[in-house]
Amino acid sequence: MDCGFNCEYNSLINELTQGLEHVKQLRASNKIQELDFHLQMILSSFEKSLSILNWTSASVTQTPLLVAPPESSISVDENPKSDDQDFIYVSKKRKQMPTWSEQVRVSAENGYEGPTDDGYSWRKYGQKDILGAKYPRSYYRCTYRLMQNCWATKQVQRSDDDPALFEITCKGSHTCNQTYNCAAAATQPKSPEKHKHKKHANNPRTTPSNQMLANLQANLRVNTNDLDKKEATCSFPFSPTFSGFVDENLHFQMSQVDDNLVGRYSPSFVSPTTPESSYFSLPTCQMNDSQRIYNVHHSESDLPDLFSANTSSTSSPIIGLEFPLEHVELDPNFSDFFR
DNA sequence: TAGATTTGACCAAA
DNA sequence: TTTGGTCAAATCTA
Repeated sequence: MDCGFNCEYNSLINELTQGLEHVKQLRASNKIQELDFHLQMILSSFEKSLSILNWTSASVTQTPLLVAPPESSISVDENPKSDDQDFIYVSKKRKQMPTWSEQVRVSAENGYEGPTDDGYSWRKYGQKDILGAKYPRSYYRCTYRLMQNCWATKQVQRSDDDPALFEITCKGSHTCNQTYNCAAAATQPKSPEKHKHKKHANNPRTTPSNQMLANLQANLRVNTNDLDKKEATCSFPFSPTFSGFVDENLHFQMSQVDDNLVGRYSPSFVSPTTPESSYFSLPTCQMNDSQRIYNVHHSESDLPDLFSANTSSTSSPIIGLEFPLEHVELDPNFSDFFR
């Protein structure tokens, strides 16, 4: 019997599961911070992939067509009439939603109010004391659930052992276009950091040639003077100035005043593969001091005048910072790209 | 006053 | 029957 898709699917699950185990073991045995950071990213990717694949499997094998929230509380006819063409059977089992978890540490200086800004807009709809847990679990759903029929939810549970650590469980993927809401969001000072993960797409202005990209890499220079004066919450320990150049191996070396800060560029320019696909990733570079690893990247098209830096690790809180274009010295031939 | 949060009640899965 | 997840009215806040 030809197992076809199912065999391939099971193989994929096995491979991903094994990979996940290897990464976990490697992470447990390695104390190098930079490596730990990358491993976290790999772990997250694996877990999300597995969750999505599990969901896909459930959708394929159990038939229900998920065009509405697969929530237990929604009143849906489980035995739809065959003559009702408009009715589509909807599964009521929430476990079919793709689910993945991550742990987020919150610094004491930012207060222990829980991690809230993951780039999406959430609305809290419930809180529940959980048996055996010291802290209650909070339930959030996408703010645009009704407006854009987005059924993503997440649960936030504070760790019993470490109050600064939060376990975040996401269920379902965002189907909302929160970029669409940027105009409205921009008028709300409540979430200034949202929507900064959108990639350039179908915009000739944002599809520079490889040569231009190389020029940018070669000439990107960031001056962080006075940043801490402009950003009250800034805890970004960059030296006053750092700059970069591309060596013969296309590695972006950071030269900086502060000897404690060492950077290495991870080549991430990807040119559009087809004329129709103008998607590419923007330049990022990584730096680290003795405590943390930082990702520095352009804030992309919706906030074209901002660069961002952020950091996360298992032993330190997430720190985010945005700094304006005026702090970035660019090759004049490339400056139009950002304006 | 509109939108967000809180919290007791309800419902369904285990 | 227990417990987690969600609803919805009451309350809060900007």
